[in-house]
Amino acid sequence: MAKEEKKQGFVEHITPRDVDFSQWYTDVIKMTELCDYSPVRGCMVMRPYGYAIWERIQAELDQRFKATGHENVAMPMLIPESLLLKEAEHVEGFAPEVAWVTHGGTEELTERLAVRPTSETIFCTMYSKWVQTWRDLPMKYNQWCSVMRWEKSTRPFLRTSEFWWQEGHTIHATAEEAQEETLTMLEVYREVAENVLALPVICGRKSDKEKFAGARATYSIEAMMQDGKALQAGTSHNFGTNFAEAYDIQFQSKEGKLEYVHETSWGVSTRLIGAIIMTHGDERGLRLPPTIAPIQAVILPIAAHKPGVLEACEKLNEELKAAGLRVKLDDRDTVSAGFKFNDWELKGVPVRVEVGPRDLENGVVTIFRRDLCEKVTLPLEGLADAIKELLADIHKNLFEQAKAFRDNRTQTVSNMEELGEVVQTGFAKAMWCGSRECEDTIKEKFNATSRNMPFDQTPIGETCVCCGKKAEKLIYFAKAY
RNA sequence: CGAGGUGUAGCGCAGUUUGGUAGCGCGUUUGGUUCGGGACCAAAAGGUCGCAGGUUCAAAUCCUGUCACCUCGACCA
Repeated sequence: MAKEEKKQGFVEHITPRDVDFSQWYTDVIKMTELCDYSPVRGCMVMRPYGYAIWERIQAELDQRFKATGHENVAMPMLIPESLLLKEAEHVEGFAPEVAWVTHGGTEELTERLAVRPTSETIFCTMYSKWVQTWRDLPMKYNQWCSVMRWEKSTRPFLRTSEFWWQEGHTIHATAEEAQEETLTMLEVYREVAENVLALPVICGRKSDKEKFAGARATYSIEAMMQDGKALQAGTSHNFGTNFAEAYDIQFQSKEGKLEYVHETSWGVSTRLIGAIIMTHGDERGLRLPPTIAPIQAVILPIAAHKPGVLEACEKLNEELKAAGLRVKLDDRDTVSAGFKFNDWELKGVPVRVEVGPRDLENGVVTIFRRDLCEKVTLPLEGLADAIKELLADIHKNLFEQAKAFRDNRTQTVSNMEELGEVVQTGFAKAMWCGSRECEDTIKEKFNATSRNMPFDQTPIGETCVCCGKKAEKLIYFAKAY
């Protein structure tokens, strides 16, 4: 008891998820040193460990963007007010959350400059200069940058005033091509979410109420967090000729006619890190999917002062690195082994390799896998391959756990009573008449919004869950971040 | 923007009700003993109490104002 009390003094505890999920999230964020609060309202600082995760995500996405024919560019962060105002719906959507630059040094500017909340307007402006003929199309550009939205309330990774993301912007000669691009990129997001981040997602189209300001159609991938709330993890928009008309992006077609381009945009952000935390995290902290874990395996010398232990660890470190694994040898002699166990479990390192005198005598190591918190003994011989297999299995297990959780908390509903019940803890799958009024009613009654209309539209009923009229679409409702 | 909360050492907090010139834990530094699940002992360094006014012989404490951050809502990736 006395010992327990004493522990409380220096051990920081994570609030259990079922006590206060929100507090659990905040605790994990702080203790893992992914990011820190900054002196600027609503803006976070990404610390090395958090940024390393982002770099891994960037690398995975970027190679897929390149593979699908996109090129990276860099646009200015400031947008003249007049440019922003050209597309009415877009302005209306973003105006409340734009930060403005009004002075250059001590001089007041003749025209205010918006700190970009997103870059459609600047891309459009440039595209209108760059496109002349059908031969110039398509143009498929992407940029990695940060954007700023003056959010009313912020949370690290999930919603910050400034956030890091990529925004792809493409223009095409035909509506068909633009639609294909929109769906191709949504599929890239799905594939990365599931195969890289181990996040099961629902792909579908947003309702008009929920779509992007200025888009003809918005598609999203939606993930479920451990509190049953939905997180929009990525979006892909088809603008049709909407922006092209506002920004005058025209080209001469093969037939010699002037036509407007068809445009898309798509983005994912550092919010994905929030999704990883809230999908996979547990009472001990993070559980990182192996593909994006900055450290895939940590080597821990046990009784490091005993002869041969440290040397064996160093040798193993080199071997595993040479095999292409991201490994770290934790040879700190300032903290105990027990401290290190907890430290790396908190940080979500998928695999821990314990190397102690007893292991070495037997030519084995003790392996701890973070996803199951289980220890197994493996031979030193051929360890690199064994770890690779283990990492693949950890990914699979994380994904399946998350999927089982989501599926358990997803239910079909046929009336408002059921819907109200289900959205308290998860996703409600329902038929919907397509009217804005019904979405508003559901929002007002249950604080739930439509997430998306999945591509698989196999009907589960004939009438709208809300008004009882003829249903048009199958759609998910949930409380959302 | 509404409701609540918090600003005191690097971090977490006590002290504020009842004014008397700042304390605890962790961490840090040094030395020693430990080392297979968050080690122990000893010594040491470290604070104009968010900021600005006011009241008072005296303010972390009372009053006024102000700024920032957090949480929960409403709106958004």
